[in-house]
Amino acid sequence: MDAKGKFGQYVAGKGLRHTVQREQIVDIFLATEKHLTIQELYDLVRKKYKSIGYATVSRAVKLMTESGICRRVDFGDGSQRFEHKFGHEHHDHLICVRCGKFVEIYSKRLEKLQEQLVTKHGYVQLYHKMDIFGLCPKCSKKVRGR
Amino acid sequence: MDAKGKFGQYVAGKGLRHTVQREQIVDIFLATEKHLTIQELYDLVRKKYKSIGYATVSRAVKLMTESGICRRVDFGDGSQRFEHKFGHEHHDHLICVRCGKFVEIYSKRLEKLQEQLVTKHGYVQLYHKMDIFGLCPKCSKKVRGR
DNA sequence: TATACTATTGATAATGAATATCAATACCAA
DNA sequence: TTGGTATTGATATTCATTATCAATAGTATA
Ligand SMILES: [Mn+2]
Ligand SMILES: [Mn+2]
Ligand SMILES: [Zn+2]
Ligand SMILES: [Zn+2]
Repeated sequence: MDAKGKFGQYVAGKGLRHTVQREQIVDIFLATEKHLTIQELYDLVRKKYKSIGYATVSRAVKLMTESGICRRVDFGDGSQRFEHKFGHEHHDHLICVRCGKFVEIYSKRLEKLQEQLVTKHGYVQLYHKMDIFGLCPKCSKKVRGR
Repeated sequence: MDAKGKFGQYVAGKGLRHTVQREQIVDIFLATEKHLTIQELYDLVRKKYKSIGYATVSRAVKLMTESGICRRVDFGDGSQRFEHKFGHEHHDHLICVRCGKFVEIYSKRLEKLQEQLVTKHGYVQLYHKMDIFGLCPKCSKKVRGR
């Protein structure tokens, strides 16, 4: 099943309704491979569907998150962002502080080390987030002058 | 030089003034080994010094952060927290989602792997943050029933 | 010491994102 | 149909953070 199907299943399973607004919001979200704030998603949605309210977008994002097709990411810039979760394996982020360009990173070795650290302290890991901030190739060239 | 000295040096270097309020706030902050929100620090400060304003605490935290004796941490709970930086090597966090108990973790091997990942993508690392959320020994026992 | 200048303070206002409220409307099952 | 509930969009509220501002305190200079 695809992301949309998973969302539909979740909504139905909760006894909620399948509405055009939700469908439109989910479509726009799934068509955008970015880390969006609610405001940004709202703006995108409004480009196509003029009458949808901000609150409806906000509520749809909440539902998408609960359904597992959406994940909240927090880069510490003061607003929460959301990205696709379904079909995207767990990953962490490498973000350019200058232009915002990011790479989704993953290392099995690194994940294993994390798990070992957790175990060493007697904890049980539920989830983690790792964000690395730096300069992308282009920006590091510019900053260093050439 | 200690943390307080570093703060004083930074303040002086910027042509700013050494005030009693700043001294009081810095003292309280340095005496508390926690990850504090501004509100929490404000409450602590007010216990001893009744007349200090919230804005003054907020501004002092900003100064402490700039001076390098304080670091902002963000656990995604909606408000920013601050911890000692001076004399605390770089570390990441392992946090219990149930009771909030945390451990400051560090692994040279893990840091090296992070650096390798960054280099592989042509980025230059400036800083990173890694927060692992889970259950502490006590809480994992409780949750599993024994 | 008097004076002018600037930094600082504390109260309060403004901001901005997230969330709650609410009346109107849409949907569903009987 | 009809009654009950979910949903919507507009708006209000909340909450943390940041900005504003008049009053005050500190500093340098004469
Ligand atoms: Mn991502
Ligand atoms: Mn810490
Ligand atoms: Zn860049
Ligand atoms: Zn715990």
